[in-house]
Amino acid sequence: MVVRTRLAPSPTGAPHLGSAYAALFNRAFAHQHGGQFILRIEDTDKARSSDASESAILEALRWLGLDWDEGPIVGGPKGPYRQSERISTYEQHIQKLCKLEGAFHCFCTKERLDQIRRQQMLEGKVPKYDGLCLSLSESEVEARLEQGVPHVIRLRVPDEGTCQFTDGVRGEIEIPWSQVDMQVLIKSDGFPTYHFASTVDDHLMEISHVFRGEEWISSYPKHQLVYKYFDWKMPQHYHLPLLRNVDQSKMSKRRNATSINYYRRCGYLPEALLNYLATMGWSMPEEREKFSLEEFYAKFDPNRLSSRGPVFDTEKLSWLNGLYIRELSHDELKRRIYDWAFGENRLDALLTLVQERSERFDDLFRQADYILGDRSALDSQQFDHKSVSQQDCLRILDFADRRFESIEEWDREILYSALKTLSEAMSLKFRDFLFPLFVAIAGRSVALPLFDSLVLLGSDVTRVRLRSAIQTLGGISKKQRKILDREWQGLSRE
RNA sequence: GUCCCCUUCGUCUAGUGGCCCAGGACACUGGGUUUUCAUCCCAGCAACAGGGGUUCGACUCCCCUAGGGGACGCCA
Repeated sequence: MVVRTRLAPSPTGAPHLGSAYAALFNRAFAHQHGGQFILRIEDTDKARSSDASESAILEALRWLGLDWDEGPIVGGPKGPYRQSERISTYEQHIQKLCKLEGAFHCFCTKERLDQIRRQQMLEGKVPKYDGLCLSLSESEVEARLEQGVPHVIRLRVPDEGTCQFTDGVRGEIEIPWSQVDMQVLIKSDGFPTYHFASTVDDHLMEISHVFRGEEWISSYPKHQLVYKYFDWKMPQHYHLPLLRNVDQSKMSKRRNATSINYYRRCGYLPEALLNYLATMGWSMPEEREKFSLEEFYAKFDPNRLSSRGPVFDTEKLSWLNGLYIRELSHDELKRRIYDWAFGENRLDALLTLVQERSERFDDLFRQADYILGDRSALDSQQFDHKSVSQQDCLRILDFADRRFESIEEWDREILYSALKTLSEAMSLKFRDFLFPLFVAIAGRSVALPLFDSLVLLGSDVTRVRLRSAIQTLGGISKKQRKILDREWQGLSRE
């Protein structure tokens, strides 16, 4: 059998460490079996997907050296590899699935669905679709479709019995069908949901093995059902443990840097990051902790995968990274550091800023310290200001962070107008508004121009520094968060 | 709340019934090398969640409890 694996990221944000983690195992398994590793872009969420995010993901995977054998840019025989370009395929398949009685049209309104969900929650039941439209006759369905009544297409799910399957990592798993919702397969905009697009594509792209995160276990029954209705062979699934925050919760950017770009910007080497990731939930037979990608491909064995979610420990990652840095040849080190510090025209942009403010060459390092490296640690007194209270600083930092969340293109002018607008909405003098941001970003209130600095640092480092500054100011309690949420909503409306 | 998954040092892990009064690594502590620092070397600290079984024997198998996590969207 030809082994074909895939990574199926959705381009809805910064490239996530979890994607690199899954890519690593999928690619290792395919390559050690002489198969192919496919990259498929799951951009079926029109509202959240973006081209910028897609290219960021491709770039991040390239940086890590996790190239794909088939997918965007490189192409391949099973393309296109972007789901938004495969809509007609899903249309054909959903028609077939309806004929096979594996799916049905549903005309229920959002209001009705919200209401039954609330009711079910109240009764302590599993919130799920009640099957109302299942009783519609064929002619009724036809009539409503002709009238153009908005609708979705849902998966037909057995109401009793259990779904059984074998997870490559955990063994036998059973989930009662009563727990499984009649999942929407086709949304009212005609686009497929993940559950449908992904199963159809895995089949058509002849995927044989899937390594994906544990959070998918509970939707496995839905996927299995689609395969059964079509009478397709299902790939072997391995559910990887979830990377965790220090507090054991699923790794999230609220508490941790999850963007691959953050680690890149901080000066981690791709080979070290990958090596570290490979030791999360997996170990070499002889327990060696430092090994190359090639060695990993040679030794990888899914039987050694563990199911316990590992804490992503940057301290140990740094130790490993140090090992890699110290063994670089002098020339290689020179090249890597240059690329890291000044690659992609960073030096040009930086020199222009510094030149205007320079009297001697050594001014470069004094002024650019927080751009080239980490800013100094903060203490709360640095946020003392004659007209901005620390509470205001906290609000400004939090709101700026929220604003940055939705900025797609990390561009000087866009950032400027976003913050300018925000300061006006908060009725603050722009000058005062910028004060805490300077401290948070540069570690001091006087520094190189803020917006140029933000661009040079990138969104990930910027936001990590913002959040770290918020912690310095005592953090935000749950109660405060609620108040800020409300205020933020008010600001956004205006 | 319901279902599912997980549970060895603070953290990553080894361990697939006797090799384990549990081994390695990070972190931490102490010492050595080094003009400082770092590296490097040596030593130390520290864990089988709890309770029942099964067995001659349980970290390993079964059950229960507790704790942690995940899922429950026209997001993926």
